[in-house]
Amino acid sequence: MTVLGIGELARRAKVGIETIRFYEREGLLEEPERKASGYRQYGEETVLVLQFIRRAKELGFTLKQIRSLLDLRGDTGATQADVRQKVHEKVAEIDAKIIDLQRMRDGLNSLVAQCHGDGSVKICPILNALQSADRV
Amino acid sequence: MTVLGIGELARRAKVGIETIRFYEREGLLEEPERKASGYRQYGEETVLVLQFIRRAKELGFTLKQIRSLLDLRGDTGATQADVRQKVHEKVAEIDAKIIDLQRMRDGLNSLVAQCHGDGSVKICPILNALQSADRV
DNA sequence: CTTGACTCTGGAGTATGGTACGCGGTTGAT
DNA sequence: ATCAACCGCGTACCATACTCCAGAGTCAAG
Repeated sequence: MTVLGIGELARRAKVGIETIRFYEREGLLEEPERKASGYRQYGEETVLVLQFIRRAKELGFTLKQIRSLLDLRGDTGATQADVRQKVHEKVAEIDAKIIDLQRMRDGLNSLVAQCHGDGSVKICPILNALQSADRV
Repeated sequence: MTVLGIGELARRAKVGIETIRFYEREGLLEEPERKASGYRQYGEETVLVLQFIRRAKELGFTLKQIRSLLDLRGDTGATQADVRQKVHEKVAEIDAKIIDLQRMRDGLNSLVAQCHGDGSVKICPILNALQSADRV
């Protein structure tokens, strides 16, 4: 199994070295093995973790939320039902986001449709897009 | 047409008063009419704009991106093709997010599926979820 | 016409998520 | 052995997106 230094890890995951140390402090990455010199040594799977974090951030999850997603991996012992429950909550949250994004996309598309030559767009479908029931 | 004071607007849109003034400074809300006293007067449609902003933020858009989404409303004069082009870019961006969220949801669901009694989860589908081609 | 809630402006402060810096030790290729 | 590239630690600083004053004026009900 290849080991990676922090610099190599950063290059592969396309994040800064400082970011990796920051995530470690924040508990998103577990503390890695160290060489005698104190240098951090990572396994390749850490690249996946970092890419996951990067994507999840782009999807509007906070680092705290991402940590709780990552924690689901480790919940091996905890009652099955418990993990299932947590996963269900996350899935519901994600589904809500998907629905909102679809609405937003549809709103944008109607904007173009309505907008073919008749001048100003009075009823704005973008705004109507995300109105729905007031969950949150 | 009802007019709203800033406090009433804030209550209806479920944001803080300061946030409204902040959005005005940042160009997400246009400057409203004022009474002689200087008090801001909003129309009810502003509630929709604020709700839109709130949702869009939850979906991972920055205020800058949200402003550019909102600006699409006003692009009445600009060449049709121009607006279409911008909308297409946004739609593509949104579709990418939807796909990532779906992958993430699927990853979570496989986690539960794999996890029915066999102890630790070796191959973690959550992490595999967002790997895909390296756009961005 | 007073009282309490509301609003104004300007500026400072906070939380989140990093990013940069400087100093000193480590590694590895020549 | 040595020299560039790398790493560790601590601290400071940055951008984004708010949030909270202070001090003064406004509004509306009684």
